[in-house]
Amino acid sequence: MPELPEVEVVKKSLKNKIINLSFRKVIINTNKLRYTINKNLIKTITNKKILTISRRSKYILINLDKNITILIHLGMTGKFYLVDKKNRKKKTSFYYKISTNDRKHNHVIFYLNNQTKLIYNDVRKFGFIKIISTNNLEKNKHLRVLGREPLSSDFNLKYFKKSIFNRKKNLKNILMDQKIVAGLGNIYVNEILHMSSLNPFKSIRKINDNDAKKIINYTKKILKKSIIEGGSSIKNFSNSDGKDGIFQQQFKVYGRNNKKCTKNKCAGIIKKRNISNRSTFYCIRCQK
DNA sequence: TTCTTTGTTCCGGA
DNA sequence: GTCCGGAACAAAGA
Repeated sequence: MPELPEVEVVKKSLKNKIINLSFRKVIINTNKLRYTINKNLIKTITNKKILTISRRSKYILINLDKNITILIHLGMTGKFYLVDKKNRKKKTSFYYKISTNDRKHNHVIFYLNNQTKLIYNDVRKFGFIKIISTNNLEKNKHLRVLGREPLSSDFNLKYFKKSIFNRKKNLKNILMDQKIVAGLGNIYVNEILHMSSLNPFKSIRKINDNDAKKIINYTKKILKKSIIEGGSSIKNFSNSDGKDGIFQQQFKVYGRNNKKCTKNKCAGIIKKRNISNRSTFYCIRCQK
């Protein structure tokens, strides 16, 4: 699922290829994504130039001239294809275990002025595309509630301690809370807690400075590593038939119910439990 | 038919 | 007023 690293990789790969181009034409095949796509989208962005692309949390922001920003969330299965003049497809996102007749999920097609197409494809339709004003991004209802970026130096021990002060949630729910740290989803939170040797059910009140430091450092480390791996896998991917199977992230705990912990000298058993209706995987031996 | 997946929102209770 | 966790919701595939 696209969490922060995947979104970052998508942003980077788009950045190289569509900056300074304009939208020549837009076709909307399905207007019901998470939110109904505003019909004015076509009129608003046609002939507008793409100035910059950035990421905030799991959102992609494509900034156009005339103070227009396209705000995109990939939901669970959103991805972009770039199709060049020769109809060669370049995927800019990750491969999900969904294969049948991918083309019917091409919901929005952006025609660019260099004869390439940018296709938004989303099997589950939980993503969205919105037009917002570049002027007051900080007032946008999606963006204004977000906590700090985990990879920024702003996400540090002082901020983390302040954020969790007097809170009662367990560790997992704290890290899932977008108001505290923005961009982590279920998979990476599982991985971070495993690397930190901390039990996801543990109350946030019971962690010490050392635990907090571990969480912060492993958060940064794991996200950075995934961005690098994702980046290299995307770079190597390009084919015409869109045949999938490029890249499957390898996780240390996520999805490994009843398997052995891979940590040195541990070999405990990984168990799957539910926390707030989310699958939670942790080693019953080394995560205390 | 039922279960699964995620982020977000809503709601009752503390 | 605020916090918390559980449930519901979206769509489609297994």
